[in-house]
Amino acid sequence: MATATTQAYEAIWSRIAEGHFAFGERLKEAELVELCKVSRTPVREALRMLERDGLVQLKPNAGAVVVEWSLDELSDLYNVRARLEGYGARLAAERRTADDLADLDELAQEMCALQGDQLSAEARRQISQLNSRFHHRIAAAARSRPCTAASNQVIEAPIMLRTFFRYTPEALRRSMSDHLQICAAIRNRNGELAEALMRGHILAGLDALLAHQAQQAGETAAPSEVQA
Amino acid sequence: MATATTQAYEAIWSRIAEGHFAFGERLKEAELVELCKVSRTPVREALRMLERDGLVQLKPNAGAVVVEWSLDELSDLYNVRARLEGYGARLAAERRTADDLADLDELAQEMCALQGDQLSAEARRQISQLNSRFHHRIAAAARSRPCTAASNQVIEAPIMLRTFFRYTPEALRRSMSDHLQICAAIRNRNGELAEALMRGHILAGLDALLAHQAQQAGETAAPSEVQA
DNA sequence: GCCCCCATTATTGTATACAAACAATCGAAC
DNA sequence: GTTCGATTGTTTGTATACAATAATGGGGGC
Repeated sequence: MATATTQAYEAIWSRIAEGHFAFGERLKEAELVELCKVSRTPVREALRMLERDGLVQLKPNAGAVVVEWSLDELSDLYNVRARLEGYGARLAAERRTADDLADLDELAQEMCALQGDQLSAEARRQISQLNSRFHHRIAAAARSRPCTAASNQVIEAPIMLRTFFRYTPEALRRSMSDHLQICAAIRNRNGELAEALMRGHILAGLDALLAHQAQQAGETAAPSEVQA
Repeated sequence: MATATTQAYEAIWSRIAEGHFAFGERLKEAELVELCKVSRTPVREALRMLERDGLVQLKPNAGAVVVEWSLDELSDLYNVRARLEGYGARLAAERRTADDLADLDELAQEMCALQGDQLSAEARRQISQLNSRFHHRIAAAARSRPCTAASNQVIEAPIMLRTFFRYTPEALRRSMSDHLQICAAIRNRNGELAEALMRGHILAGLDALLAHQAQQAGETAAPSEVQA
């Protein structure tokens, strides 16, 4: 964290993650300078990095805005993730080391341990974070530069949505079970299975999300945007 | 092209494309400043853009290097493209406008027109460029921010390899025929078919590339890197 | 003769000043 | 009263100077 650029990057990143910046909000460099306590140069570099992560959108002469996700785009995002992370899981199964497997098992176990009928907000937050680390860990185990590079654009964005907060207990259980199955496939070096499972896992996540949205839309006055 | 950043971006881009910078070569900012006739600030921004395109790799305190592609990474790259562009083709089939279709048809026709038994180097160069535009055009017709964002990292890199230069006439014919079939699927709004065809098209390209490499390796003293 | 440490130099990271582009507001003319 | 235009203020783009970091080479010690 020594460098000013990473400092700015992390400061802005966490602000977006915690919802201090609304979707679609324009980020002015002057504000960020004040926030991050660094000069404009590293702020601009940080914005380019955030663009690479798919968290902000940079427009020439118009600065940066926090990307917003329509329901259609969210659906596309999950479909892209399903294919990309599916392939990543396949590669991970083929190339995993013992260390990779140990880490994945541990993460999956920790998540299962947190599971229960009555989940506190804190527990859900932890599960969400572990889930993120689990997916990242598989991507790392794939050891594929092209794969991780492409994933960068889609793997961070969903974290912002805190999707686990809206999962039903059943969907959560199903998700946990998916993780264990994926671990097993990777352990057995079954790439084909790992890819299929990961695809199903992510598309099931989309399904749960859409169901939740449809229900919410019925209750309230049909919002076109996913709210933070 | 008015801005200094895009000027630097395009200058470096074309240098890499034309092979003036070798794979793995370290790009020093001072050199690029001299080359692009702009100051270091836009050069640095351009490098970040090139990183987003998957053409250079940025390392903290160590500058930028032109990414090099091992045969394994190339295989991964094509597999990622197959899945990503496959999904893009599916969306394009679902969302295409009349204009999208007209453009695609025209590009496919132009390529077919260039085809012949004895291809000049110039004709091959043109076909390669048209091919690139064809794939980009489909990505645009998909109208999916997540999809194009993820594609950015993998869609530019193969252009550098000028893969069409090593295609056999049969492989080229097969490729042209693929394009026509994909156009037809998109015209008929058959997303499932469009995705399958695109997947096959790209994986066939990988197959041809690997076959060519294997043959070349047999003839010469097995190079581990794909040469520019 | 070999190795390690320090000094020097080359290269990237950061800050800041200035220029250009864009947006908004006020005024004048129709 | 409305619309067009100019002017001012705000924001991003660019250049350059300076700081920090990493690579390199020479000299000294063992």
